[in-house]
This record gives sequence, structure tokens and C-alpha cells, in this order.
Amino acid sequence: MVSTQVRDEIDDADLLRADSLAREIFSDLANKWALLIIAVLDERTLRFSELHTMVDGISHKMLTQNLRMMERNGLVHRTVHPTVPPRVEYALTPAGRALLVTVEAMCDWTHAHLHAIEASRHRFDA
Amino acid sequence: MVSTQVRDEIDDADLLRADSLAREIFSDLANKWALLIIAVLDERTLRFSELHTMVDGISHKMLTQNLRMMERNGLVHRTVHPTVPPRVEYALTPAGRALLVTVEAMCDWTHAHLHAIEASRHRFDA
DNA sequence: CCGGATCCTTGCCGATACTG
DNA sequence: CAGTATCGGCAAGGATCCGG
Repeated sequence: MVSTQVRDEIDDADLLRADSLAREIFSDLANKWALLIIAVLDERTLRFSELHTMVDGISHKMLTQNLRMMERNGLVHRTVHPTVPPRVEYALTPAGRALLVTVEAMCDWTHAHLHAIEASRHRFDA
Repeated sequence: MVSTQVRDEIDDADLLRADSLAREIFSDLANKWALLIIAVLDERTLRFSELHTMVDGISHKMLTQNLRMMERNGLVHRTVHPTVPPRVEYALTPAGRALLVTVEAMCDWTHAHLHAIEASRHRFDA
């Protein structure tokens, strides 16, 4: 399931350039809101309003837009509870959880290099 | 160096929400052009014009813009050869190479789930 | 060959208002 | 509470020119 398969000759970048569908998907997901939503859905199903609070800075509109996109791509599962008031919950699908692993790796990387990056910025800004 | 450290209580998403610098850096990098450039710089130093061809669809402007940002954050190293015509080469720094690992993971994920995603889209669009 | 600067267009995204 | 629709500002990003 986890792709540690060995490919010969071509690397990942080539795969992205060759396949337009792959590029489209990659472009969909490589945006901060989508990745942040995935990161926040770590471990727990969340309601729309919870997501709205937890991913801070995101607007109502961007949240729905990204959730639709992610649902369409099969990353999140949407459950509507027919109650009053309505209750909608979002959870990661297996595919989404697989992607979560790499998102967490990116988060870890960010925090591991925080200071180095800050230093690099100061050097550059001179 | 590689952060497989164990943290207690808080998860990655929390770290991103708590630290505004982390969020800023994450937002810088979580965009398709930056990630694609990193993916392409896999294994080899590349000239500006080579990058321009390899990351296809990117404009001259976006390429310089992202390269500056990545240089500022210490992800790529820029070497200017004082020849005529000028020759400028870009290479990943150790930090950049560390990030490359997670970018490749994302690429692998994309290709591993291509068909599933395509199927999911068809289902959704009905 | 590189990349900065300028103009100009496009579409992203936030604010607001309205339905179920 | 969750979601859709509309509108409008503003910034992202493309095209082009020039200068090193």
C-alpha cells in the first residue's frame, strides 16, 4: 500500500510532468489550506464548525471549497446527520490518512528547520 | 537531523497553529510551484533555463520569484558563474534535500492513488 | 543567459446575504 | 449549523521590454 516501489530510469518529477492527471491532482493538493485541513483531521472526525475554528485564518468559503475538492478526490468522507440543527462531520478516508503521513512529515520538517530558516532569512535580507 | 522525535500531547497541526513563523514558512512552501521545483532539483544541479523547461507551465516570473523565496529560506543554493553569457545554477541545500524526501513521498502518494482518485471523481460528479 | 521592472488581465478569495 | 450564490477588490501571475 505504501509505495516504496523501485522504479527504473524515471523519477517522481518525470512522473508529474508526463501525466497531466497527476499534475492536476498534485496542484489541487499542494496548497496550504488542503494540507492544513488534512493535518487537523489527524486522529479525529470533525464538524464543519470545528474545522472552521481549528484551521485558523480560513474563511467559510475556502473551507467548503477545499472540503468539496477533497471529498471529490476521495480524501475525506462527509457524513450528514439528519438532525435539527444539521450536523455534518468530516473524516479522513484511508487514502487521506495515507497522505496525512506525508503532511506530518512536512510539519516535522518545518519545525526541525525553523531556526535555520530564520537565520537564513536574516542573512539573505542583508 | 531527521525529526522522528516523539512529542507529547500536541500534534503537528497544533504546532502550526501555535507558531506564526511556522505557519508562514509552511504557507510559503505549500504551493505547487515550490514543491515542483524541489522535485525537479532531485539529484542534479540545474540552470535557470533548464528549470524553466523542466517545470513546465511555469512562467519566467514565477520561477524567479519562487527561487528567490527558496533561496531566502535556505532551501536552494544559487551559484553565479561570471562568464559571458552568464550561467546561474541552482542546487538543493541539505535542508532542501531533507524536504525533498517528503515531496517525493507526496509524488509517490499521488501515483499510488491515481486510479482511485479518478474513480472517486467520477462517482462524485454524478 | 538571467532577472528586474512595468503594465495589464485574470481569477482568487473575503464579505454579505439568503435557503434548508 | 451547514451550504450556496453573488459581487467586488485586490493581488497573483502572464507578457513584454530592458539592462547586466
